[in-house]
Amino acid sequence: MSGRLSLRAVYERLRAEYGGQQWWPAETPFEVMVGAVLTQNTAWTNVERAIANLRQARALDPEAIVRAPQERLAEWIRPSGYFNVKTERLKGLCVWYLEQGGHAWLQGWPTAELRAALLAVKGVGPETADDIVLYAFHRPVFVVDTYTKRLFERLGLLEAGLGYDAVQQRFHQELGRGDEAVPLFNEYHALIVEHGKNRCRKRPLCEGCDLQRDCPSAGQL
DNA sequence: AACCAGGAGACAT
DNA sequence: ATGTCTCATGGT
Repeated sequence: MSGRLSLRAVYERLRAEYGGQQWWPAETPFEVMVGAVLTQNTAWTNVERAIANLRQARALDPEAIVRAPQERLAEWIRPSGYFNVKTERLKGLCVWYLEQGGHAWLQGWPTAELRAALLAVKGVGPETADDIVLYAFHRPVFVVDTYTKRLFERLGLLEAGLGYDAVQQRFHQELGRGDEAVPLFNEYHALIVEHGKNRCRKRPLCEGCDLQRDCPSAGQL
């Protein structure tokens, strides 16, 4: 018999396939913020080069980024692509971050206000904001990316064309959104990305697993 | 050698 | 509200 998939069931399947992901790959909350901007529509391997450049230049720091000349900052982050755009975005985020007094002060903000303030920074859209809110501030928000929409549309769990907030609300409603959901949201998004990167190149998610019978598009998850 | 990557903003409709 | 362009490097 083919039962309808729940978001929990998909999570369990991903977890069994890929194991714990230990996200976000960064050493400090500020580094999470930098990575969140630099990885916009960009492979993470390229972001690693850019962050390594910043670290080597001792510029992985908000003050250093704000005072760095555009040209030098652009040179450091060049491997992550869109370097002219991202130079502006990174500076803007750092200016805001320093204006608010840094991580300790921001941690005192309610989640909704923190998210809204991040969204007001030019260059920070919903996914980047939620990356930061979840992985740098450990608040219960589910991060939606292109992998998320693609996977769950193919699973038949989301109708095509839904906006960011609609998809996010679906996950919040079905999984809960109290503080206890933070570890789940952390791991779930990381697993979706890991699966998205390996999609069908290693092993299809629905091959030889309990999603197979329920998957309307088996073989291309 | 085309195609894609852990998006977002500007702009037209 | 919704669609189309643009931004750019590095791996397959």
